[in-house]
Amino acid sequence: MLNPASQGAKTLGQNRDDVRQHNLSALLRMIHQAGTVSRSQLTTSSGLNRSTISDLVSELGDLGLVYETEASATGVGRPSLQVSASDHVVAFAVNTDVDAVTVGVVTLSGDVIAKKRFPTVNQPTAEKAASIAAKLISELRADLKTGTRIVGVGVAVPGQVRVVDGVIRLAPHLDWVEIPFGPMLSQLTGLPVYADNDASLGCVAERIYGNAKGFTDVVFLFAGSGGIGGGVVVDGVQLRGAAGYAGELGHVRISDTSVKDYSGLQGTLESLVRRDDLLDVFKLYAATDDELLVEISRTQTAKAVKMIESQIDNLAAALGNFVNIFNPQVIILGGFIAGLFTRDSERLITGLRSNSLAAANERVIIREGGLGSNLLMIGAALLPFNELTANPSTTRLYPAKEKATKS
Amino acid sequence: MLNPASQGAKTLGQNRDDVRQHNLSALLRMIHQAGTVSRSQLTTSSGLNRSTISDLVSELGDLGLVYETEASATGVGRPSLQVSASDHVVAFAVNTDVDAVTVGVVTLSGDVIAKKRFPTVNQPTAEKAASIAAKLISELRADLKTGTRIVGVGVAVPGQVRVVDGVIRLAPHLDWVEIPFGPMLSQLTGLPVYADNDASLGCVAERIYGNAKGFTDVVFLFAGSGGIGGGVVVDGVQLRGAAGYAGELGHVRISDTSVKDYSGLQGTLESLVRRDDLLDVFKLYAATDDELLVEISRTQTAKAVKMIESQIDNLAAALGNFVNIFNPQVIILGGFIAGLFTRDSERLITGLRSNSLAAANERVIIREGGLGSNLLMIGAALLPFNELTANPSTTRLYPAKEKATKS
DNA sequence: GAGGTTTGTTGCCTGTGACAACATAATAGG
DNA sequence: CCTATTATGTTGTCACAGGCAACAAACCTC
Repeated sequence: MLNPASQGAKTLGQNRDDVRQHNLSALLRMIHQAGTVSRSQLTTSSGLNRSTISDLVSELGDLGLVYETEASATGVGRPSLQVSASDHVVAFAVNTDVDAVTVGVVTLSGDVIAKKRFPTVNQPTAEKAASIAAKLISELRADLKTGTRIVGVGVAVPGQVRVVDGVIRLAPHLDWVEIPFGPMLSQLTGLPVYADNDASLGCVAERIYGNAKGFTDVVFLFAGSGGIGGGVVVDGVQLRGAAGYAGELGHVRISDTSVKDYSGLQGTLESLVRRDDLLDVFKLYAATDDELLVEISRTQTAKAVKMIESQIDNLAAALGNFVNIFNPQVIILGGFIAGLFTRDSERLITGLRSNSLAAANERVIIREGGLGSNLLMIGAALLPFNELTANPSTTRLYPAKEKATKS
Repeated sequence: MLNPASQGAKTLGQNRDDVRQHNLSALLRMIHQAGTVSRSQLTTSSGLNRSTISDLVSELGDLGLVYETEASATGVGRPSLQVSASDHVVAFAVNTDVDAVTVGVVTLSGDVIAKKRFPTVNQPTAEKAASIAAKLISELRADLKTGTRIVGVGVAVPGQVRVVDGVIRLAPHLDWVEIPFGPMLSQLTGLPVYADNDASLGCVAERIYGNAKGFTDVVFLFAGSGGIGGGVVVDGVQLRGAAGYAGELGHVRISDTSVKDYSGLQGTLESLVRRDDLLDVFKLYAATDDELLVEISRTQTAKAVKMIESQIDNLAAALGNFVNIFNPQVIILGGFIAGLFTRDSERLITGLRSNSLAAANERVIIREGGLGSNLLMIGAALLPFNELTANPSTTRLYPAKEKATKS
């Protein structure tokens, strides 16, 4: 079973049947992103007629994707029906990381209803990771309520992913090169599998459910033990580039230094703003992210303060570049660089301003991410859900209980 | 008269009337970009029915935007009618530069049929430039064939432009700050005026008519006496950002040096790859672009070679960043940096590879621009034409001869 | 010139969403 | 408790865009 995703056909001509699909898709997307919307809201924000909305919503209801509830009155006039995304339609979210494989169950309504983490001693091989993921999916699938239907599997990978076919080109921390992870996992689970870069998915998740909600132009930067990843949303659309490798913001060169990052590039943001360097000056070893954040916020050691300031300055230079390049409305920071921001936001903002054009930086908002540990689960699940929202009536859904025999 | 542009309303819901407009728009865009297309090509690439194409094309014909001609046969079967964009529908293109104001007349079919350049002694003030532009437009308008209709005016500005209302936020070389140039020129000409950054427009022009034709993901970099400007096309759409300031690729920081560029930013591409530095080592002063290119290609002086190599290395670092960020299919170079590329493409490509991820850079094509001196004319004219192609049946056109009296 | 192929044209048909009229459900006020 | 007002859901009718099939036209090959 191959990944049926990314049929990014430009809608050049539009035959009449497409209108219905388009509107169905637009409605489902609105409901999916909002979780629950009233019919009247759908009417006003879609511009469609009341009767049309009624018809379309009932079709989505027949498809089992949404349900309607009567709301308690809030003002004059007849109260509008509330339309909610079904929580009986789910996707599996997979995150393959250096020290664990995590699988979650995410409902169409946006909730992570189950999560299993399987720690690994070292970086797992791709085969190992795929079999762990398949096993966790199988376990979680068995626990699903009967009647639940599965859209597919989304995988968040710390590396470069060729989005069209789910091949992982390079994941330096995992030491994976040219791995057809999507097809492998699809083979094992019998479900359609979609894969993308973790930070790109995090960006989209923050835009829809997190602290970038409602913005159209977002730059997202996430720093963890595996370096710095980035994601960008331009005019409401995820930046992917020709083959899906766009948004590698951590590997942007900002300095002449010859320090190399994890991918071997010199003078990049990732090479200069390093988690290990902070742990060193804090004399912490193997600290959790939370411990690191606490230490960043409270340290007064001269050496540590100097390191923090240096990292803030480098971060500011990179953010300045991104502001010049993307002119975003909001920048979302995740991981320990969010700690750098809260430690001395003045310094970061000043540095950002001195490294970017006034017109572009004057309205930029900098925020921490708002989704915490569920970020990648929600982000990864968006991949199959996007397929569903793009084609509500034709996307095939899979039952919770696997059939015993199948010809 | 205000700029009626940029009604970038997300097509969330689509009522039935919109379908016709959408298809009309899609067809006109295809015809505009191709210049001449056969009806059968329109049929296949739009996916619409023959009869529908016939109907739509005849409506575009009634609007005076396209015309049909019988083609000589080229194969079996009845020869398909050729549909061409009208050359009686034109836009004015304005370029305000440091040493001159240039105005051109560009037809919907993509030809620059007239051009006037008005040299200025120093940088003109905005008022001066607007009145020069208005005067040139008036002269060119008087020379238009009767029956010609005008879509509007597009302005290419070397600086940051707020696209929604045509306000120039900052054009450092012109020393313009916060100038409502669009409204000013609209007032003087009685025509709708649209403005955007010059390099962004050049990028779009190269994508539609130049050496990036057919590509969906393009990075464009132009270097002239006014520094380095950039433009980006992502998935076929011009990158604009939240307010239109995106794509300032020349102001991306790649070095720790404190050399400042024309906008006062340190260590940026523009500060390190400077036309003046080349002129210095060549001992040329006030050379034309062509003379500079010749000198770049033939010099053997050790000092000059060293400078060229240094600039190539810095250019490579910046291009590496853009590859990591955008994963483009093609990079188009214009101005003297195109000369750096032809001088030693090996060095540039090697440098690019060492500054970017393999997955992203493996298929990148680097090319010179293909539109030469008409680049900005064609690019600027695309602004009003985009308005027309977006709303073929509702966009108002203006007659060539101004009415003597008008209440 | 006959047969095959491709394309333009015409008339009819289907499906989709707009629209208006009516029904329903809440609040506000007496 | 009843009525007026406001807002929404529901139903049936209608207009219109594009699909479709049949036919005509224009080209090639033999």
